[in-house]
Amino acid sequence: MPDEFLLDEQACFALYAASRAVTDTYRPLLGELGLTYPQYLVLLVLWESDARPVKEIGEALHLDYGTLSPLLKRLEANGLLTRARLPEDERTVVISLTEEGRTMRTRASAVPSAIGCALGLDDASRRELITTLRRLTASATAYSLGGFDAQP
Amino acid sequence: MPDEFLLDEQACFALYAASRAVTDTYRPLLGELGLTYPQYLVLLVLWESDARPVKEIGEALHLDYGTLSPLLKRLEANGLLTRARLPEDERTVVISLTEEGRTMRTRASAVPSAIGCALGLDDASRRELITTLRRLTASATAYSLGGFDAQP
DNA sequence: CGCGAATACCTTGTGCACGATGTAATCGTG
DNA sequence: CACGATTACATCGTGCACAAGGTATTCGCG
Repeated sequence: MPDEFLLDEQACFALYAASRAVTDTYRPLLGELGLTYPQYLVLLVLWESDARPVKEIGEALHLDYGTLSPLLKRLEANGLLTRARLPEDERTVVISLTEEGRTMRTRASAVPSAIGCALGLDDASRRELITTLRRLTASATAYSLGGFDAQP
Repeated sequence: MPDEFLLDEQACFALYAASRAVTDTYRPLLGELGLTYPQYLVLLVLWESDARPVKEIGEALHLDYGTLSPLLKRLEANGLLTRARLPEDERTVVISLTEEGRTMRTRASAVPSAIGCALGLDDASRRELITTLRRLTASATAYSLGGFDAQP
């Protein structure tokens, strides 16, 4: 049987390398807009539906407050969004796009197709890859939460 | 046509999320050994072939000196490897495993199978995923290097 | 109503990841 | 052999990513 420690046999490393390679592809495109990839992801979430609490953004992106809080602060400092406490629940901070945040969507309109072109995936294999990766994410997440001996 | 900005349609986000989910799965396993995932990757490279220059490790993992230098320094501080200048070329730093670094391979022997189990991929789909991700990495890398107007 | 638990968020500390810059050693070429 | 270019590596600054710990607000239940 093959050596289980061989780097080339590991899907995890291929995943790790691919993820960074894709982010590298985004970097120059987003850099012109003054964005990083995680910041762009937050905007994607808000472009889909604006004025959402931090919690929802975190759930959509699988990111915790420790990552989001400073990231949202930087986006606020750059004038793309605002933060406001909900009057009916002062614990909740609602994130809303500014006008500049909304127009950024137009400025970024060329990004998805440019990336799609760079990755060279046709529509079918893209969907298949997404399916495989979702299954893998779910499987890994369940395992991380449950450990060796899961309990309800 | 579907909105190109939809998060759910983006292979890149699925990739980004999956990569972090997998790293999360490694964390508790490697944590018991006092390792992080990138540190584990460096050990994988050295277990395959010991006493290699920093440059080669970087090429194997697609990591630059800015990432590797401090990472290797931490592994050295933890007693897993040593750094030594090559006498015939004083620019080159050769990384060699210590005895502790070699025995770590035995201590980590359960890791690959545990991860394999957690991801729930059979051998065939694992290989197929690796192939897809390699193609994607190559495509993204070529695009990043070449940009819109590549020149030799 | 009172009060302990839960919720939503923030902050701090550590460790990647990458760009930019710096330095010493080596190479290549005239 | 001299000297500019290249190579191998280190350092610094910024921005994630996550764990751990903290605060203020709200909820639930007796």
